[in-house]
Amino acid sequence: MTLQGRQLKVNYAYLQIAEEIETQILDGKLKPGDRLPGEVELAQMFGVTRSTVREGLRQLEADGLVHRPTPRRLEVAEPQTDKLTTRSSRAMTMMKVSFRDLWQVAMVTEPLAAELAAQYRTDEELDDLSTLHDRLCRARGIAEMIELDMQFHSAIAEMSKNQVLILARDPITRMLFSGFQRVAPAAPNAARRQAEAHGAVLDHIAAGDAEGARDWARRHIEDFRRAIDLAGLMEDTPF
Amino acid sequence: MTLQGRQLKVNYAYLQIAEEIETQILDGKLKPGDRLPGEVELAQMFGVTRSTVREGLRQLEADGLVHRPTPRRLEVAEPQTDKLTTRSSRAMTMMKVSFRDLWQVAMVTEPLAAELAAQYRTDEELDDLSTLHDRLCRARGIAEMIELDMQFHSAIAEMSKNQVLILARDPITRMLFSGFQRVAPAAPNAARRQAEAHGAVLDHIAAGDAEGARDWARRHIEDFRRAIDLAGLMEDTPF
DNA sequence: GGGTAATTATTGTCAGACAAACCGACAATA
DNA sequence: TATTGTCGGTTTGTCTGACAATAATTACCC
Repeated sequence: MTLQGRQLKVNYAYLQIAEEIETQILDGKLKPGDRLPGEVELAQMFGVTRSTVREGLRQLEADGLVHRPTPRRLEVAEPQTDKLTTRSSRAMTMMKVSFRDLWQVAMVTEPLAAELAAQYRTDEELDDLSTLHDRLCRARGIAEMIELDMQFHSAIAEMSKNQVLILARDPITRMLFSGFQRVAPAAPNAARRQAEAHGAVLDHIAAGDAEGARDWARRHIEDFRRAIDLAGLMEDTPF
Repeated sequence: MTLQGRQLKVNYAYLQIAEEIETQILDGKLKPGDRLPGEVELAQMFGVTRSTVREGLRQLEADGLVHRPTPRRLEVAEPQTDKLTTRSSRAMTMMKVSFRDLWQVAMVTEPLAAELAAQYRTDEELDDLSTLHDRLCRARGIAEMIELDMQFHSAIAEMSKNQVLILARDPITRMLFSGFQRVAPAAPNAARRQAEAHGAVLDHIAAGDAEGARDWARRHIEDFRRAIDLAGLMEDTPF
């Protein structure tokens, strides 16, 4: 029997504070929107200095578990996708993911989003999507078109009502599209093809035709690859 | 013309410090493993107090951009997936995602992983996967089986060589499997079906048959749903 | 030179302080 | 009545300075 040397973590005061508050949030004892006491009070509660409390709070803040709508109002944050998106994008940037990696995944997420959107869309959402499509058709300038294209895809994802999908695909499409900016000029008639595909997806979602929507979405993302291939960027790093 | 009220962000010193270091890391001026100066020196550099620097560092630490291998060695961190996984899981926990949401996404990620694994696997990886499969076949006890099952899936994802996919699917499968623990007892012959499916996926990956691997993976995840349906948990919250 | 002890530097935490800003409430104005 | 101006009490962001613990570095010895 050998002695097990489990890495015991030192418990710095500021970490303990962060953990304590974190568990209370995750256990649901503290709900999003709940207000937290001021720093002095927290310091008293935990029996430490305000500096220590602050360091703990900074962690929680960065974690997105608490936030300050205004400097002196500290409350439990809603789980927010954008912070997570930022973080994922950053990780992907650092690990220098390739276009291919992004595209391969988008190739399954986007059709899925379209498929689910066709099933769970509301009429109101459909109107919004239609408006978006019109704006995209009228758009001039590559940057604007790409921005609207991304919004179009995000809107579809929202219609899927699948939080997991929304969360997972957001950073991916964001990076993909932002990388696409460098490629777009090389794909002359991409705009027409894009408009056509979007229109088809829109129609199938409107008709509640899940499979049709999925197939057109897939075709659309495939087109995407063609443009990237054309620019010879498939193996490259996007950022 | 309505007045645009963009939320203007105040630039607190500690945030500026965090941002400054962050950009230098993301721009590649600071590379993973690079050592950062001590707190006093940083304080001098930025012309602020040590407390202020510390608050900034706590943020970066929580962001996973820097870390301390030992308490007084601060260096730029490698981009690490596990921290991100934790964060994503937490977000999903808080937004109370349903089994259905998780399953729907796994239904596309896992087949994709298998498909790519069949194309890009190395022989060594294949051996490891095979070992894992053997262990799983011999496993007794639900907890152990689920743990190994998850490892099996992760191993396949690694073989895909697609960082984006690995990053995206990790928190999802993790939650799905951990939720599955509550369901497993209700699915009596799930073990046999699982072994069969895993075996088939393994074979197709070994043979380099991407489509076969993908189809079996899909079937496998579909089985999963059957078990969940059986327990009537599809609409429920997994955690 | 390699291992050990002493020194130094750095960290985590503390106490206390101050100006700026925010918050809530009240008064004034239209 | 519904804004807008004002005022005092809080709370935050930042600063100064300090101290014990301990990791890192140096000096030392064999």
